[in-house]
Amino acid sequence: MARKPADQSVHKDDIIMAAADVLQRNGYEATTMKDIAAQVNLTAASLYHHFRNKDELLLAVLEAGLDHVIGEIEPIVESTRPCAEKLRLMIALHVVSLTQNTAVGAAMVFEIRSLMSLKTPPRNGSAFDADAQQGLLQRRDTFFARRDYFEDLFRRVLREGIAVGEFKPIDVPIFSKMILGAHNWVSVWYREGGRLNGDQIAALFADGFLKGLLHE
Amino acid sequence: MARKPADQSVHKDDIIMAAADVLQRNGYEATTMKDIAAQVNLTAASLYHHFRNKDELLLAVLEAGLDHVIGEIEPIVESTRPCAEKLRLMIALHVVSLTQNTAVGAAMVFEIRSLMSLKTPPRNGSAFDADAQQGLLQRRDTFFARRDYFEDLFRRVLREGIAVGEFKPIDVPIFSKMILGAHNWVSVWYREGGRLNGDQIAALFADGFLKGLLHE
DNA sequence: TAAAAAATCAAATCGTCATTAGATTATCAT
DNA sequence: ATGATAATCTAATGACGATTTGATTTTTTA
Repeated sequence: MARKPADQSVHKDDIIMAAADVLQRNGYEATTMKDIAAQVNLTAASLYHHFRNKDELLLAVLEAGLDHVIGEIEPIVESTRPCAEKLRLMIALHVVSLTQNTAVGAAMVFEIRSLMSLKTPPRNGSAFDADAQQGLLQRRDTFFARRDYFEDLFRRVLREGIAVGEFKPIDVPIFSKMILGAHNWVSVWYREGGRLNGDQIAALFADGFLKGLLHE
Repeated sequence: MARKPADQSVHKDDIIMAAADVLQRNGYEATTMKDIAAQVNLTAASLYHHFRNKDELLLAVLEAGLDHVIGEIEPIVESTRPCAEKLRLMIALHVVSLTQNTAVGAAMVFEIRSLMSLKTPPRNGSAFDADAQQGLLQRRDTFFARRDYFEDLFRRVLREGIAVGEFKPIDVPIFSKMILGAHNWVSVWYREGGRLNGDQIAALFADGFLKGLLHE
């Protein structure tokens, strides 16, 4: 019979968060399963009870981060308000999310490449392992699609703003990349206890993107 | 007596460029000395004739990239022209440089962390090795200082523009990070042969940062 | 309470590197 | 030409780290 997970156990989510932490400090390749395990008082071997392998754990970290931020931003896009206000809110949520969990944020920025170069290990390939790897590659692709969906949320608001006459007719894909690049970089330089908090940074970003440098 | 390097030899710069290439593809930790060596038809062991170790090679890659871009941008800052024009040029040079050598560009973005976590290897520490490592740490710090100097080039132009009344009184450090974040991200998503080339992307960026989204 | 499922661990495997040692070959300065 | 220096190679060395194997300990359900 199915059982609910034992209370003694460390939950998958705990491991994911721990992994994000260590990942931020060291990067994927430099992070050992032992490092991650230590963070939650387990041995490396125990992690394999929860995740098929290191790649799957990384993917879980990234999926968690992406799902979270999409969940926050999606409703705003679908709401009815001036596009400038939508954009302000989207920027605020994304930036604050990045400053509140720089670990996952940094992983999203830095570890994409590790995902892309997911080696199909030419192991003593049992049909079993092959399937498992196939599943991972599938999930990897889904992740990238979802990542583009996230970016598209910004593109949609920009397009809408232009259509409505609120925004200038800028190049939408490029402007989106510009915004997201600025955001992603935050997770690299932001430090808790700095001069500005996430909200303040976001407000300045929004002003910057909306109004620009020049006087009218 | 000093001798000039043999013609047979692969030049240090060749190795540095090769390393940047492989680094872009795989990331620091996933890149083996063998990979880099193969790129220039050498064996891994031969690389140690040119570089003390892998860390020093990475540092050389980053130093080369930084020196190049600083060399291009510095003169513009010191020139006399409207700040808006200065900024346009700086953006163009930086972005084009990133699109023309995404390898080094990506390294600058992605491998900083590897540098930061330069482990002082608790080797069978001969005083010799210790000194060598000390030197690396020294160079590492110098690199970071130089990196901040680069960022300061942007801050200076922004400050000047504000002082002169050309720019609005935006938050200079944040606006700089915003610009540089957008730039750095280019080396991640840019693909040769895409819809726009480096110059065009730069022009759109400059418009974006100078004029913003809203109509006057 | 007993069997089953879950969670964990210690120890062994098996590769893959970075780095070193010890030649060997090529090139230059005189 | 010839010794010195540079550049390179082949073959170790030594770690370290992902993953597997086979218990062992908990917890849950019936």
